[in-house]
Amino acid sequence: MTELEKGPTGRRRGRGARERILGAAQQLFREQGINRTGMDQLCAAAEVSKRTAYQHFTGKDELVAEYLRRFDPSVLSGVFDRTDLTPRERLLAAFDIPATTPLCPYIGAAVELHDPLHPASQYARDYKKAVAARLADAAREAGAADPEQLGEQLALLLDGAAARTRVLNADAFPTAAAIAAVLIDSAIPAGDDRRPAEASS
Amino acid sequence: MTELEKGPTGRRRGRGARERILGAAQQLFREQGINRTGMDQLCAAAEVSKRTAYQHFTGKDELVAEYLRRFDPSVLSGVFDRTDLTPRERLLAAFDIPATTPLCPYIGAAVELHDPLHPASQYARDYKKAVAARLADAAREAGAADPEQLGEQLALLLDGAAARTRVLNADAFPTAAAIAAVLIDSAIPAGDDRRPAEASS
DNA sequence: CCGTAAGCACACAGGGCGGTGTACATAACA
DNA sequence: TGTTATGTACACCGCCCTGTGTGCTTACGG
Repeated sequence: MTELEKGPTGRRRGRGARERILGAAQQLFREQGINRTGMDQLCAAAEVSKRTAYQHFTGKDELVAEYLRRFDPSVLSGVFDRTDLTPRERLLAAFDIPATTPLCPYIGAAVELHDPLHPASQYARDYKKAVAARLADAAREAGAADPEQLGEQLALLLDGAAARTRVLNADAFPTAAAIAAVLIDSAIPAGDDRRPAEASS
Repeated sequence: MTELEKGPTGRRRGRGARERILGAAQQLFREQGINRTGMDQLCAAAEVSKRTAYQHFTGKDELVAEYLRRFDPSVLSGVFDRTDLTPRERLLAAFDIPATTPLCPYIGAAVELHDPLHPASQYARDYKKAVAARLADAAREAGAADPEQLGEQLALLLDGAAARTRVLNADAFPTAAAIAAVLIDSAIPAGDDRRPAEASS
């Protein structure tokens, strides 16, 4: 019980230096990038002494990895769990999130770190594959002829939209959504888009 | 006439420290990324003293900008100038280049520099728009209903393939090409794909 | 033969980086 | 009361980075 969740107190501040560090990381990494954000600045933003930060994380690498790991659920959930949509609508809904979600940091991380062996790069790959798999699941539900292929294609569209948005500084997701619509229509036998209720019963 | 192209001599080496510097930049930036490539290393690779490098380029930023600017023609030409292909084939040929071409550095540059005002970021945007425009031209030639839209869509596919290839460490261009085929077929009135010879005469 | 332009070798400044060492403060718990 | 876990403040290290200053070498051109 040497962990920080030991007692009700919280020692000094509102409890959880980790949380503040990760919060600051999330903000700064996204605003400035990973490489351009120093630990000094990060700790200042988190109102945490550098000494403390290095007691919670063995190094910046671990922090980056954890930062990416935490991002996982925020994007996936809320899109694939909407049972009120038909599978087809759910596939398309994946292209509506970017406005709310800042922008997939995995591409940036992979580019910035530039080391495929970095744990964060591993997380990035896992995440990408997870998204593709989820899309493939939805595609299967929607009755696609080749769900894996459609999932991979839609995942590529998401990445393309993210990258293009970043480079051009203009939202490219509508374009991606338009492509997605074409792909879905051409991959799913006509009219085979059942409501979840009808499908499950 | 204080420039280096002043005379036939070449002073010391095979003439053109600039060329060697840019050559080394092209190689190193691509292999290691921009931020991870120091001027010391770059100058060593170019067999140029650091002092000389800073006499040719006011700073690393200018070097990066020039590096991106030079990249322009190498990708565009050779794909869009192949008059032996039908417009449709030309559109698809754009997805075959990645094997020969290392990988679009503009996305990486935009991410690494992380400053939309950086001249290199400007070049990146210009390049992306140029590619989309060229694709739109080819799409128009191919008889697409909405060439601009198709060009933008195909450009997004290229970016998506580049980004995904980078993150997953696996070639994503075949997937992009498959999508492109679907898009093209759905955007071009059936069978309207004339040989250039027939079209021009 | 000398001037001059291009380039080199080397050292160094200044700064940010990741990371650490030391000494001190707080507050729960015994 | 004192111990211990947690965290702070601050200085510090070594490293690498971009960028310069200084003096020396090379080789063409007159």
